[in-house]
Amino acid sequence: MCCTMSAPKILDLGSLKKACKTCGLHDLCIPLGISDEELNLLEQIISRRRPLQRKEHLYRPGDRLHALYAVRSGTVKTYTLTDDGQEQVTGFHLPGELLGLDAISDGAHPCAARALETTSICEIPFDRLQELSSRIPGLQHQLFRMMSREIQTDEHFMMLLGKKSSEARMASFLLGLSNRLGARGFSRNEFNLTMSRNDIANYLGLAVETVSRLFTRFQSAGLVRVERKLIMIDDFDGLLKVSGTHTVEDVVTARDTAS
Amino acid sequence: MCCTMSAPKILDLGSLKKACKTCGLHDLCIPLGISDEELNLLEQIISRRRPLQRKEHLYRPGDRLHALYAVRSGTVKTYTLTDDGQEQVTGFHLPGELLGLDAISDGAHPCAARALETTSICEIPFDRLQELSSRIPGLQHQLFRMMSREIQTDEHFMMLLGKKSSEARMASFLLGLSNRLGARGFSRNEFNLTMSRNDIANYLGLAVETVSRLFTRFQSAGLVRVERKLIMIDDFDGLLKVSGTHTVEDVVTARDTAS
DNA sequence: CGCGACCTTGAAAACTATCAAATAATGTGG
DNA sequence: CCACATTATTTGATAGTTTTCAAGGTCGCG
Repeated sequence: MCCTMSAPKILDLGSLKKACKTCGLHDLCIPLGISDEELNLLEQIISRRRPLQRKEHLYRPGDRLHALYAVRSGTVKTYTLTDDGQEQVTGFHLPGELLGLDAISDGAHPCAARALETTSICEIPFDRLQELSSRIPGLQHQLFRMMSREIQTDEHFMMLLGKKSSEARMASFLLGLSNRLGARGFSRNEFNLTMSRNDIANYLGLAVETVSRLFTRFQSAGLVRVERKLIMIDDFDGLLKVSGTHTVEDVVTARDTAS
Repeated sequence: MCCTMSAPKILDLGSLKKACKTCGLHDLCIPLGISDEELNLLEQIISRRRPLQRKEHLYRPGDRLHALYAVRSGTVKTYTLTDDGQEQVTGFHLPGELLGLDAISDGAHPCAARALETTSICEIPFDRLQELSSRIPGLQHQLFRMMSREIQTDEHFMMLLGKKSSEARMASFLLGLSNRLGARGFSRNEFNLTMSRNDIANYLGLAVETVSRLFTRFQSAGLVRVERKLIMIDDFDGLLKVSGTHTVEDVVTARDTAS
C-alpha cells in the first residue's frame, strides 16, 4: 500500500511519541507479560499510522502481509468476499485487538479490513516482530496466546452460528460488545453501534430485517433501549437469559402478550 | 546449540521408533520447513502414546494444557459442552493435523477431544516446544503459520454456517473431507465417514434428520452414492456447484422431478 | 429541499427443525 | 451363537423461524 514514503524512522513525529508503556490498552494488547526492557525493544519496531478515516481500508484481500495491526481507538471491520462477490463480515475489532493474524499462513491477507469510524492504528512489521519473538520468550508466548485466544473465540462463535436462534445471537452480540467495551474503560450500559444494521446482520448470519425486528422486540421486552445507533442496556440478566439456552419465551411473549 | 542435555529418551520402545522424518505426514505437520538438524531436536521432544481406542478421550474440557497433539492415523473429534450440557462438535481432525492450539491462551483445554476410531497420536510437550521455537526461528514461524491457518479455516467455516444452505454445507463438508483425505494419500472418491450422522449434523449446525435427507437427496441426484458409512463421490463438479452460491435447483429438482 | 442510504414494518414463502414412527445396525448377556 | 435391548439411521407429516419481497419511513448531506 504505502511503502515509498516511509523511512525506517517513523516514530519521530510528536503525535506518534506515545508508546505502549503509556497506552491504556497495554494490558489487553501485545505488551502483556513482558518486561520493561523488552517492551522498549518492542516499542522500537511499532509505529503509528495516520489515522484511518471512516470507510478507509487498512488492507484488502490479497495484500501481502506486511505488518500486524493493533487498534488503538475506533473500530475496524474485517470481511471477505464470497465467490459471487458478496461481502461476509468476519469481525468487528475494538481498541487493543490485533488484526491480521489470519494472513500469516499465506503471507497475504485473506480478508479486508476497513475503518467504521475514524480509527487510530499501531503497525507492527511482522518480520521484525517474529525476529523479536525469537529473542523474547515472553513475547513469543504472548503471541501464541493471542492467536490461541482468537481460535477459541472463533470456536465459540461457530457455536453461536450453528446452534443459536436469532434472538440468542443478537443478545450474545450485544453482551459481547458491552463486555469488550467495558474492559476498555467505556460504559457497559450505553454505547454506540459503529456498524450498520446490515453489518450486524451479515456478521450474525441473519437478514437485515431480522436484526431490525430483534431490536424492536428487545426494546418492547424492556431489555434495551435503542435510539438509532445508541444502545442502552437495561436488563443484563434478561439479555443473558435470552443469549443462553432459552430458545423462546421471555422476549417473544413479551411482545405477543402486548399485542 | 547447548542442547546436549540429558535428552529424555521417550522414543526407545520399538513401536515408537518411527519419527517425523519417516512419517508420511511430515509435509502436512510441524516439520514442514525446518532443517534436518533442527528436525532431530524436534523429534527428541515428541513422543507417541499408546493408540487411543474408539470413544477414548485424548483430553477433556478443563484439563491442563500439557502438550499439543498431532494425529498420526485415525480421526479425532473435538467438541465443547454448552451451558446446558449439550455437545457442540467443533471439528474432525485427520492425520497430520494439530490439536490443542485453542488451549494455549488459558493453559487449559476449552474443549474435549476423543477418538472416533482407533487413533495414533504424537504428543508434543508444549513448554518444550515453545522453548525450542525460540531457538529455531523456522519452527516458530511454522507454528505461527499453523495457528494462522486454523484461524483462517475457522473464518471460512463461519461463513459456511452464517451464509450457506443445508445443501451447500453438506456439499462443502464432503468436498472438504475428500480434499483433506486426498492430500494424505487416501482416495478422494471413496472414503468412510468415521463420524456418526449425529456428529455431522451437530458440526454443520443441522438436525440429524436433515443430514439423512441430504444424503438421500444427493444420491438421487447422482452426486454421490452412500452405503451406510461409505461415501463414493460420483460428481465433483455437481457437488462443487451445490456447495457454491447456488442455493437450489440442481439437486432439489432432481428429486422433485423424479416424484 | 430533495436525493440516496439506511432502517423499519408487514405479509407471504421457503427452509429447516421437530415430532412420531418404522427400520436397520450394534452390542450385551445368557 | 442367539435373543433382546439399545442405539443409529431413515422417512413422513407438521410446525416454526427466518428469509424474501414489497413498501413506507427516517436521517444526513449536498
